[in-house]
Amino acid sequence: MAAPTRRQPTILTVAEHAGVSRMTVSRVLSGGKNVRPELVERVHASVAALGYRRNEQARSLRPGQRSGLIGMAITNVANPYYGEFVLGADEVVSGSGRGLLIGSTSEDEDKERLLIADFIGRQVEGLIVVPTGARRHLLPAALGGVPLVLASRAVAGVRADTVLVADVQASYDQVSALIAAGHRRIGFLGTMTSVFTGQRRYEGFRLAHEDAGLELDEDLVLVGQQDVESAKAAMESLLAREDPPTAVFCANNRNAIGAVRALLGTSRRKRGARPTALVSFDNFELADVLGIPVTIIDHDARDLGRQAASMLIARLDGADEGLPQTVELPTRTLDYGGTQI
Amino acid sequence: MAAPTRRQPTILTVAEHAGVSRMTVSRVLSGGKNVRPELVERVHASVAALGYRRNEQARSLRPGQRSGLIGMAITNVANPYYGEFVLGADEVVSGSGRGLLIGSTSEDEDKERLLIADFIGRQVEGLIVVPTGARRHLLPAALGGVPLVLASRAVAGVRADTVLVADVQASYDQVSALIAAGHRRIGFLGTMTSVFTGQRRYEGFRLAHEDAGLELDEDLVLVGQQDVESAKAAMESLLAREDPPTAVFCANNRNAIGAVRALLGTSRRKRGARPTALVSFDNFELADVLGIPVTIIDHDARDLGRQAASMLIARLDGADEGLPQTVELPTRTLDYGGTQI
DNA sequence: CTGAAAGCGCTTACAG
DNA sequence: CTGAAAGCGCTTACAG
Repeated sequence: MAAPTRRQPTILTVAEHAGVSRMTVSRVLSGGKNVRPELVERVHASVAALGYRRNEQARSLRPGQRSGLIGMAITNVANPYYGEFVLGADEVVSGSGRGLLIGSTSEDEDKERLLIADFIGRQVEGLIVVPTGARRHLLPAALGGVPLVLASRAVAGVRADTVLVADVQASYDQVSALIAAGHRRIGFLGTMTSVFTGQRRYEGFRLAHEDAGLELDEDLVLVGQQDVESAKAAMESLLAREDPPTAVFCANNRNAIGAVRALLGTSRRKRGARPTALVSFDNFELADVLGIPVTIIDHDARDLGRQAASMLIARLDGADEGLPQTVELPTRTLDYGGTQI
Repeated sequence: MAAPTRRQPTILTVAEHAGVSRMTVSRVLSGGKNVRPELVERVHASVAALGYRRNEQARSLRPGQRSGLIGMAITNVANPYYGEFVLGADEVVSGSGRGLLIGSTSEDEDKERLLIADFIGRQVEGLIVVPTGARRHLLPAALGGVPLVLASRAVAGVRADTVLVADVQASYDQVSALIAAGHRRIGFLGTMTSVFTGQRRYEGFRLAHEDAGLELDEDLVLVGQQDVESAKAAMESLLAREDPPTAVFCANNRNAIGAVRALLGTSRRKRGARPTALVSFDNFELADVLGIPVTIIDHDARDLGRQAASMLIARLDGADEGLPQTVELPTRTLDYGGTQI
């Protein structure tokens, strides 16, 4: 038998059942201050008997009340990464007594715009967005004063609290380490150049060359790979060159896994006497047991979610009323022999 | 400068700006039927000028209106799995014009109860739950008629639409294949025995032995491993036996990855002349390149999310008013030499 | 085609 | 300590 959609009891139902006014019920529900203990008792009994649950939508309609909702727009790359990100944000959001309304943009600017409009219509108190890059619907005028935190990526011209990973610094450090270890021809496998993190990681790559006085060979830079298959093909094309790179920097783990697959599918003779060293921005499971020298630039996606949510909650609770801030989360290096030559 | 939290325009603000009544604005907002074209024009102009956005909370307060919210409670195992699950559900839910309210229970029954109470207070139209196993707060009386879909796991005594993976059948098939290939001592690495999927996968394991007339050695059954570290330790203890198993069935990918790590960390001499064959329930990346014979029982977590959401939406839209249904999603086998001996 | 009235479920003053 | 009145932003009849 399908569950009957019977009418939910309201505050009036409870009031009548308990023989008091709606106000008394309301008072009991919000703590029971200034109510005779006997009535508190009676109201609680009625609430239990009727299975009453306060309608939060009606409650939040009153001025000064908050919806208790945070809108979160993520990009849904084919990457387990964002699951962790959501969980971290949820920790903080639910800890503040609020709920997380979530939607995916699939890197589509129109979807992002519609999703944010929908969130605002639903009276979210704040927004956490992994932005596609479009600017207009993130401007204060479009948001109608709803606080915004950007995560993973910044958007030029949008002044908002932002949590980033130390993309440039970490990439710079690891590429510099490769150069210091003697590598002179270093490949780059990256995502679409329009992606903020991709640009930043390439910037670190480029700066490391510049500061070492090493000329960067643009022929070894392959971008636009968004999945493992295309990354594998890109790596194979690098390996097939007359003078292949001795190390490859992978700007995300999709590219790193593609690179690993290409290396494992290429005979040792073909890929040279020495193994090609890899650096992967983003961790991936089993990286340490592949027998391929790889250095991982790791960061905690869950912590990214926590930080973004914390910044937002601080704004909502008035704990932070200063200028928009940008926080860069540090990375951690896991070395499985990647910088050797 | 922090974004000013100015008062949002209401339908009345728009009405005054356009020089019409609130009703006319309301009509225009809901399609513009029976309104003079000129007024439709004027209202749209005012909406744009004021940046007005309809308050969905107020709208849904009216009887007969729906909140447009679906509550989703997941368990947040340390597994990328659930990110995919959420994304699949979101596809369907947002496709129906609704939004996904999400929370994590961390396998905690109390958190689940509170989360569901919160969802109901927020007037969700329906619930998708990966249940911890507690029964009471999932009964129709507790839900007040809000439709429920269980995902991944069933709960004894709770009659609700349920989407499962074909745990028993797939496990049975793969263990039977191991036995047919000549394996006589097969290990089992599993999660907590309280977990529904763990029980089901063990049941398939047991039935395969029974039907083959092969006695199951309880000593080779190790359960309770919830992460890679403990799984690795469990596998090591299996390998250290005098008469180690020739194959091991892993009830989820955490256990499989632990097993892989144990095998790769054990010298070939110690682990015998032939490699230990593995079966993993759940896929994991790079399984095919490890040089370890492994058979994967794969299923699409995103599809699980889609199915759960579809069943719920069908109930909400009245497309399905029959008895609660249970759907078992099929699995796919990826064979990287796991059944060989 | 248009609007004044009533009410969804709740809470904030205000009055006792 | 308790309650009648008013109103949050919207939409559903009802009347013109």
